[in-house]
Amino acid sequence: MLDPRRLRLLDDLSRLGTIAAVAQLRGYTASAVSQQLATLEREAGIPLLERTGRRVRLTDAGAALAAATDDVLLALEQAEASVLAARGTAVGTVRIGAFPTAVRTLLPTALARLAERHPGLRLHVVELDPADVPAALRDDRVDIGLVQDYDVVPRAAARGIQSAPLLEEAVHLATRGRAARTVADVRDEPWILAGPGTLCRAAAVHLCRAAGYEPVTRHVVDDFATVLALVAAGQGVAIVPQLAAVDVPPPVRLDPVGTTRRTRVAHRAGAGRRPEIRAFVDVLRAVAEELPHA
Amino acid sequence: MLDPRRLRLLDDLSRLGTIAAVAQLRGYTASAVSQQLATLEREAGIPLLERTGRRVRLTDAGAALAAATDDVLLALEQAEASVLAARGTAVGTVRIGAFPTAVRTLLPTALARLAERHPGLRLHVVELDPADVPAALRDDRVDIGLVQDYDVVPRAAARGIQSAPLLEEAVHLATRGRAARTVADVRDEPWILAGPGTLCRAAAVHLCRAAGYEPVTRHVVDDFATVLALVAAGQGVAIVPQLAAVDVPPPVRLDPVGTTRRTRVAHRAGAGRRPEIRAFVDVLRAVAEELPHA
DNA sequence: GATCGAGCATCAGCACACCTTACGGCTACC
DNA sequence: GGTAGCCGTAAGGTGTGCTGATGCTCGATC
Repeated sequence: MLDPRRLRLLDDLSRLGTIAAVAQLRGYTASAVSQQLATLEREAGIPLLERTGRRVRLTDAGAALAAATDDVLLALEQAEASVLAARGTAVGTVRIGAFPTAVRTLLPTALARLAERHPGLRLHVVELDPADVPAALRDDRVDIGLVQDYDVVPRAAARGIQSAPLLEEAVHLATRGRAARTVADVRDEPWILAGPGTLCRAAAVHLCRAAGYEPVTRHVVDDFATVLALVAAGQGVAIVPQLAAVDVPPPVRLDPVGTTRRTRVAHRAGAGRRPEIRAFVDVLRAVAEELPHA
Repeated sequence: MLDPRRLRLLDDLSRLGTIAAVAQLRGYTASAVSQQLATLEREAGIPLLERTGRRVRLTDAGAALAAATDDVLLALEQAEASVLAARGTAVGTVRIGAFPTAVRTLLPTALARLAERHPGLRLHVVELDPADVPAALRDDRVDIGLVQDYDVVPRAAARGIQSAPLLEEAVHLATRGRAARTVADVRDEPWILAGPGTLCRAAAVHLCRAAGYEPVTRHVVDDFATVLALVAAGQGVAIVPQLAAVDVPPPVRLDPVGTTRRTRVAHRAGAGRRPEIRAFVDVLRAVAEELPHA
């Protein structure tokens, strides 16, 4: 029988690319990982790794085995969830990965309510961009994550990840001035965009392209409060979701762009039956329901 | 992460009932199994086993975990199959569980053809009643098994087992004499039945009951050649499938009873991609296709 | 083009996990 | 009430898996 711990190392390697990174992720030395993978390779009877330069690459067989590993880890986590479900009460630590806006708006209420209902539960919040959530869930760095998709940017279905809808907000164009403006109207204005690789940036760029132009980037800022301050200072235009539209500085004007942003709460498929995961998801959905959202 | 080896012991226990039996199956001492299960229980954090008298019984949590284990073992075997598939050639040992009739008719040709096509393959045949095949597959005592169902006796779908149709034969009533007879006609004759728990016996009993009577058992014999000899000796009547109807002694008359027996080749779902399993199944189906069957 | 650093493999050593043997307690059955 | 079957615990030996040190190769840098 193949050892799932070794399989997991191979699976990690298929995503991270280097043995050193796998070692760091799992808290081992590179030596240990190297030895374990060598053992796995000997058991398999065929080369799984290919030494290429000073790095290492998976062979076809290695990639196939890494792919098959996902099912093993899923089944194992489901088995663990079944004992936790049998144990009943929601105890232990749950690690949540969420984006800043949610941390300020949704989470405070949710955390308070959870602490009240489940005193034994310890909650650990990690600020995490939605784009990094699937990888963080897979690597077991968080148990729950908030993901997003704009209806203009389709979300890739992540294998082994389950999610439930949380809320749906309108997206606004933030400008300075009195007149209502559309994305097409501000083609000559500089833009304030989020960092590369983020969904917010992708959505903004997509909207501009749909309006027939490429946005000129002046500032790169992730935090929406800062974004609004910059817009107020006349530094450019930006798009912001409804949730971020609190304490809008007076000179800033918000006009809906006809796009919605959906937020979902995600977890590893195998963890779905864990009581603490269920409790957290339930509370989060209840809190989102109560929120005033357009 | 839960250790799949420990999980497998729990899964075995859920079917075998005693720790001693699990130990014997896996080649351990009972002490080792007891210790491993105790460790699993400590990791789970809830009682999995309940000491009842001098035996042991699974708690609800234990049964749930044992059920979840099936998916783990399936995924693990699939992972192993993926490396064997990557290695390509059909080598190693394949253990086949088959009923005597098939061993005499189907297997000789199939084994010869396999030896010719895959010289590296070692084949191990175990005589096994179809009723025991699912358990033997699950316990990893065989890799391939021949199962049967009569259309009057529905086959229970076994979880984690895959099967493919092999052949379909007519079933005959064996009597001594010249006149064609039906099952209803021989209600006053003594019957020669197969051993308790076998499908053949169940099918015969079912046919009699459908004809409105309970068969009177005179002899209990599994081997069809012996059965036919006894019928020839005027010791009673019996039903035999087409495959067994070779070298029928002269005084014996065979009349179809309108029932068919289906034979299928089965293997663990996770082993489906193993090249040696595929090769064996393919050859077996080809041989069955060539066979003259009504 | 020489130097340095990153990444991986190998080796020795140590701690721990796992299995066996031996033993005792308990229960069901004769 | 004796006995055999079944399970759990204790002690001990063996192997596995980790760390730390060392050496190697390749790629980037000045």
